Amino acid sequence: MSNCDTCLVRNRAICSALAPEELGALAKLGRKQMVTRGQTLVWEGDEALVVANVIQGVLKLSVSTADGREQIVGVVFPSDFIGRPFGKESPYGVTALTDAEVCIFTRAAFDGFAKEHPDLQHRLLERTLDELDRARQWMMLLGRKTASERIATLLLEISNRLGSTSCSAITPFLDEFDLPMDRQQMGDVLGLTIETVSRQLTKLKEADMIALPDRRRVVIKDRRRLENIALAA
Amino acid sequence: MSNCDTCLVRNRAICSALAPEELGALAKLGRKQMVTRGQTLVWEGDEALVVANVIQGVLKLSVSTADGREQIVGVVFPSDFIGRPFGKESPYGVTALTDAEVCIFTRAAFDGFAKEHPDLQHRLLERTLDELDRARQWMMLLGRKTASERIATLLLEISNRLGSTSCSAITPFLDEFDLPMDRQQMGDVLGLTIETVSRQLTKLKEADMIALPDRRRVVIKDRRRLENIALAA
DNA sequence: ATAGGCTTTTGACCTAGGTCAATGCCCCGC
DNA sequence: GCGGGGCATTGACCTAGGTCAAAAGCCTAT
Repeated sequence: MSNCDTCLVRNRAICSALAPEELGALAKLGRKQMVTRGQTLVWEGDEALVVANVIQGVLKLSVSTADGREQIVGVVFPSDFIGRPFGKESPYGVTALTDAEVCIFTRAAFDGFAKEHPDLQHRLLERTLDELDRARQWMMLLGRKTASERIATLLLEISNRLGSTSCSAITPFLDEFDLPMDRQQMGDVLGLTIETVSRQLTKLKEADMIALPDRRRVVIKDRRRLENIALAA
Repeated sequence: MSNCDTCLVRNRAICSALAPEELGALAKLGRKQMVTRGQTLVWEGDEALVVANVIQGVLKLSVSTADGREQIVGVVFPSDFIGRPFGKESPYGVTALTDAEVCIFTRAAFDGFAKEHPDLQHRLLERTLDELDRARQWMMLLGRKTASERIATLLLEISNRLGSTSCSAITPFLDEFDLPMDRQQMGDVLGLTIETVSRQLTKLKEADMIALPDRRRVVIKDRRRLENIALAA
């Protein structure tokens, strides 16, 4: 892997825990890799041989039943960490939702390096705790929220995640953005069917809370009202 | 806190990462505490001032909406770790499902100690990664499984968790046990109503896969068949 | 033993969201 | 500009699970 200095996520990925010379050592172990939309990086149930940092793009973590039902159990944005360090097979698959760029390591090499660098492990722990909190919030959504509450929550979540990812550190969130997934995938994140997703989106559009200029684009026109729905109050 | 040597979870809690003298130092920071069923240790949304190890008993982590819907987002067994180290308010409440005993620390004291002990942090990281995997499996359940699949999964999960907790290291899981929760709480874990839980349990009983000698007790009579349902195959 | 207050079960009915089937829309290559 | 292959939307209908209400168990205290 070449130059961490110019890395887009240098200051936000777990690498930010490292001093320049340590960073150099880690860099030798990894390499940048392009991933195209739809490409799978890790298969569900396989031994997890790689871990990675996301530099650009969005990926999904997903689980399927034997009879083909799918649930997306995580959506990963730039600066997020991918993978299951320290042994274990991966209980979910990792697939690119958009074209993406990742900084990839073999698990063995990464594990070894992490053991020697407590600061890195500390950052990883904080990140994992945050992921866990997010997963639990999503459990509430999947267990107890209605379809419209789910859709509102997803739109706001994506707006926030894309916002805090974007270059300008000013934006706390975006009021206009492209969805990094299609309707089927929205359904798979929300535990809904594609038809229900579509119907709820048109409802929000008709209520003038959002606009949908094209398939992918979303404009949030009334964040306040959308938040009220999302909170399930 | 007095004597870690006689602690029931000495070898399974994160403390097992520590050498005897380190353990002594940690012990000085914490104390054992009894918690009675229904008692809340941490409130949802409060700053998380304590962390703890569970010694005996079972506790729930739960999230509620403004209008009173509740979702249980985690169930914690002996040797499990409770709390949100390193800042942040707790995004969920922690309440005892049964009478319990915990080994409790102020977050500040624990954080300080953890920073000095990479091995402890490593164990905590592994545990958090496991929790995250479990949470994601549960997201699949909440998003995509039917009521009977959910019930079957829960019964097997409790059987396994209680089994690996129990004294005899021989038992991989138990075929007979007391549920550490009532019907309402089962519903809150599974994203179902109390009536649906009850109906599905009687179905499993009528199909002779389980027996229910009294309110709390469960006997697994046909694990194979129950597993088939749980897998959603 | 008996009354009262629980949790749980059962029954009858309803509805949010799923299913199935068109239809529409957009993009791209010709 | 025209045709075809995907996605997305819309409509008509169905069902798993929710809701509401009533019984049935069960503990505990008297």
